[in-house]
Amino acid sequence: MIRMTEPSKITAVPDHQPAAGGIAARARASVGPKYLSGLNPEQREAVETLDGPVLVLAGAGTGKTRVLTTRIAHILSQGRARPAEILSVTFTNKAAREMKHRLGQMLGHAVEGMPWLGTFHSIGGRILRFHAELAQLKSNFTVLDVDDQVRLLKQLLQAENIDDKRWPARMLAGLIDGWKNRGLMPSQVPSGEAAMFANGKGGKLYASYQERLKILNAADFGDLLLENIRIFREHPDILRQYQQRFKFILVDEYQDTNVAQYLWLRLLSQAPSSTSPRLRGEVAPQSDAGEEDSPQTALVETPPHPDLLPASGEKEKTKNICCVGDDDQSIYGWRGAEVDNILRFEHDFPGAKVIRLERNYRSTGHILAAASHLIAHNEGRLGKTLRTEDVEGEKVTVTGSWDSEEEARGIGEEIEQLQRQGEKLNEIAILVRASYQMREFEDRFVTLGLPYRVIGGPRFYERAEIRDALAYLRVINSPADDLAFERIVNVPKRGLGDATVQMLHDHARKRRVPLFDAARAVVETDELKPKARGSLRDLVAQFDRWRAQREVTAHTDLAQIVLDESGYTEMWQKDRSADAAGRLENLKELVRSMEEFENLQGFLEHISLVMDREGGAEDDAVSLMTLHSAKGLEFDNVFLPGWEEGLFPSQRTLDEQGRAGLEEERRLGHVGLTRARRRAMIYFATNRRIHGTWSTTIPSRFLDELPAANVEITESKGGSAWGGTGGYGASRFDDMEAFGSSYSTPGWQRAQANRNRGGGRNGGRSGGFEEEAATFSSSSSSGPDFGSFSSRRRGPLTIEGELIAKSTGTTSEFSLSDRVFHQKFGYGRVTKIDGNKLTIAFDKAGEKKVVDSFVQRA
DNA sequence: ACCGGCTAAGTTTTT
DNA sequence: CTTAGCCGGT
Repeated sequence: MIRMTEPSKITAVPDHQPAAGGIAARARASVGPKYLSGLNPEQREAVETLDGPVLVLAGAGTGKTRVLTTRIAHILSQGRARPAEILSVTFTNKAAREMKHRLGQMLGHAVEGMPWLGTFHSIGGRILRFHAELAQLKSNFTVLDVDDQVRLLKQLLQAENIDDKRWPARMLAGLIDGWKNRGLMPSQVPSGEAAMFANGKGGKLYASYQERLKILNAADFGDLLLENIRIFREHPDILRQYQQRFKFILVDEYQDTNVAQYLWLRLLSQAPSSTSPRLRGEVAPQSDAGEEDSPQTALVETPPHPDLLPASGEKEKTKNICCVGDDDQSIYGWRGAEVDNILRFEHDFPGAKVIRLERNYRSTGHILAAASHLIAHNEGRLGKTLRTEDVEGEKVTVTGSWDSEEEARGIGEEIEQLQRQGEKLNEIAILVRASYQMREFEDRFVTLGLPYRVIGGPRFYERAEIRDALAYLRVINSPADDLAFERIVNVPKRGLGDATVQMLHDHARKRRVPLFDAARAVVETDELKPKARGSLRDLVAQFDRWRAQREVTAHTDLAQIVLDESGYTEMWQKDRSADAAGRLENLKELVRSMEEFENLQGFLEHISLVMDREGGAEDDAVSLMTLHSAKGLEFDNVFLPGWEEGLFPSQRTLDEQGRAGLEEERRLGHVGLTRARRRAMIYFATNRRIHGTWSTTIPSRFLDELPAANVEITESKGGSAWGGTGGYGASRFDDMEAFGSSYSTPGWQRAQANRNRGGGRNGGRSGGFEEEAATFSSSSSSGPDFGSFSSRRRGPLTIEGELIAKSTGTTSEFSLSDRVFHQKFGYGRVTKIDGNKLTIAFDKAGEKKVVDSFVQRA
């Protein structure tokens, strides 16, 4: 669990009081409710300013969550609202859980009664279920995930005879998603954009996709908000009901809101109109305004939101909405977030009070200064100056490496050194820009026997086995769920292939019935071959049986029965691939997680919205993740590798988003730096392998944007890249002194020189690689050869051998040519043994050096 | 219906 | 260099 340290560090009475009324404030501070004690003046103002719109600009590590939860506690304890009258939205389930947890600590058990604390989507979904019929849905509608969406769209493309090679379903899904993020119903999509896909058919496809969703009784994630917005607009009476209910609205991570979320908040935050409610079905004045005003601007710039301006001349009254966010941490523009929302807050919510939280309780002075200086290069920001009363601490280090392997090696050694100094691995994180960077670290850590944990990756409910299992349950619960039926009809293999499914589709379409009903009918005919027919008949019978059992069996038991009887469990038991065991474990976990829900229906309604990745293991391990998934986390020691032009900032972002993209990348750097409490260590490599081929890179421009006074340039410890002795010699630091605070270490110079060179391979390397080879490699004396570069480097390295021997000291229980299994690399054969260090030829992953504790006998 | 080989593409991620 | 997805052969 993430430590949030700020409360304990604060003394009871804030050191700085506002100039005016200092004494009175001090007196109040000591008298006020105990949950207010320990807040600094700004935090306290953010908590106590209950009336009218409030924007809390909360920089990294300034106690944002604390303010949110304390504010809720304050509202409740002041009797301003009951728990059910507070709408509190977050983006992730994790954030929602964290808030509930902290509220619980603050208030005791009272949290149970906060029904409207949740993610945008779960609350939107909740509201939509209440009014499902207004969206042509039933209240038990299914929430589709991306995979379902894409499959559905593929069918539509096929039906329209559109070449899905040229116009991939994924692309259309992305477009539709983008439109929904911007709050656009099919009729509102600017015609220029609608025409972009498949020679003008984009808009039509969007419309028919929506129609299909209704038939399937399904909604996608975007609909959960979009349909809310539509219902609110078309039924002012309903909107008014919610406006009256929610006395207070709190929003977390406001900088990440997209247009749809903004519209949704905007509607809910208006004071309930005093005019008579409009009649059902009558169109609200706002709803049409959008299209005519800005037909084509949307393509180029953020569309203005004309439909948000007060309907007539009357002044819109805004209720008590409090948005907390940090424009400097907006890193999700590419998925529809509008930094503009936060930048425009004061304009959108007239009379808004803006409170800045600038006191950082997390990082040391140097780290904070470096992060602040970097982000100051952005133009589109509201501007905050983070300050700390913590020590200066260590300077941020910038280390150049010859290539990405050396970078990984250097960081590996640095981590081992930190470990020797008593640092917990849990307090060490490596934050990368792109996930492909992780591989080298994983390889390295496996070789070192360094425990690590990858954060992110496929989420629990996105895994194939979970989605398959859910599909079975969905078909039981809702026989009309064609997408679920199609997903599992031949999983495990039942001999019901494409031909059969196509046949069922034809049947279903002709009679306008769901696939399942078509299946039931078809098995009564002799349209199918006997084998397929029998298979299908069995399947239909099984579902009938399961549905009957549902009445008399606990839903968890039913799930287990379904998984077993369908042969699904068996399918994975027989599977010998590397991750089969994990999948079975996930299935168990799924069944376990069902216990929290009353019944199957309840489970299915929430599963797609609240299920997230498995709770991490409690072991001490280094965390490896992307900068994006690091947002909201903090660690004592943070490694930031790969600060090179093209990678970070990402070339693609620059190409596609231009200056805005560059600023978002810079914010990403700011996020990365501010994750660190005590040490931030930046790395760049001169050569990096991208898509298999080595290319020479130049250091990131962000390095130039760091303040020299807070940064120290060091040489890689991962084996000397350039000149030098290759160890931890003190002379290295003497050398550093000469270069002072400018970026002109030998490595840096070489990197700069490489800018002008055509990236000639032999040019830059002569000094570096060979010297290193002399120092480290005992196995090879041949010249550089990039083809076998990595494998040769991984030859028996004395230094590694010593390190390993020191740390474990046992001899291996494996023998040559043993068949072994590795969590990550799968099955392989031992080809070499060196102490507890094995060289294994993996069937799939190739030859790797691995510490024996990482493998088991196959 | 299934498997194997080929081709093309290749950030970031939540719900 | 990988990997996913598609097509063609058995």
